[in-house]
Amino acid sequence: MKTTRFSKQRELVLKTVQTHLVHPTAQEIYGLTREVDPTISMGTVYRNLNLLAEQGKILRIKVPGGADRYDGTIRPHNHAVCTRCGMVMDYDFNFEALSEQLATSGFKCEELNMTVRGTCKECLSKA
Amino acid sequence: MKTTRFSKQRELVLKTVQTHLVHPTAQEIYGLTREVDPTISMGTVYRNLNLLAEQGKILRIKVPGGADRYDGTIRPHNHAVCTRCGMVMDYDFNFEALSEQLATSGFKCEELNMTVRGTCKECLSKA
DNA sequence: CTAGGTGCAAAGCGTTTGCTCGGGG
DNA sequence: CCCCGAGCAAACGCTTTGCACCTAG
Repeated sequence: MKTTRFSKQRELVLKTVQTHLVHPTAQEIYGLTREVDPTISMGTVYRNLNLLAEQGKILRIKVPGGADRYDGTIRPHNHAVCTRCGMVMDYDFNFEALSEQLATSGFKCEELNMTVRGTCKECLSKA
Repeated sequence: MKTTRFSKQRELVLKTVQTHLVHPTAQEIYGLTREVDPTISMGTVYRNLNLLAEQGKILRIKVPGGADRYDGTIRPHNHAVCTRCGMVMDYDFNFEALSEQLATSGFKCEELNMTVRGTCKECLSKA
């Protein structure tokens, strides 16, 4: 039986993800945690991000062709990434309709990774 | 001005993607092309896959947390990946509704990368 | 002739992992 | 006192890139 034991490093990683609402990458989280605990290592950050994501305490956003990002908001939702400034915006999407559509082909949906790429409001107004 | 010049290696890469309908990865394409031309290099395969995808002659499927796959079918469509056997299934999805939804937030959709992960018909029947 | 393409190998990037030591329970 | 977790660095998987040579036009 595998128990999960308390560690201040893990707490720090969790808190960092929950506090920074900009969908930080693992490297960014590493930098941020380092400001608090200058001895924490990359390996620890990655291990804890994986563990926390597995436990459902944080959300992993898989960005195609880029580093994964992490989100303290647990409620299932999707992301729109701006190709100019890299901003990540949350949005809701009804997973049900798609799931039913695929069920007719015999495919059982378990996880949806949808990332929309485009231009955000800010960048549109600048252009 | 940049012209695109003929090369037998590029033709081979294109043909390989168009012929193999299983959504091969770059590495698989490398292996397949090597059977025809044993001197072709990884670099050439990657360079040509990028070029062909840019020109819209093939489609790149970005698989979160895995190697990109390539598809000779140009018509926009999405993919369902089986977490057990890795099979990639095509499906259609109405991009319009989502695009309109995001437009209300001021976000301009340009590219949708949606990958559903789950279990395919085959694997479900085996389980 | 010359710009674009190739082969090769090294580097890049994000991430994982083996090892040994430290500390929670 | 046991074993999970941390720190460190090396390795990994996928992809890109610098360089010298080759070749289509």
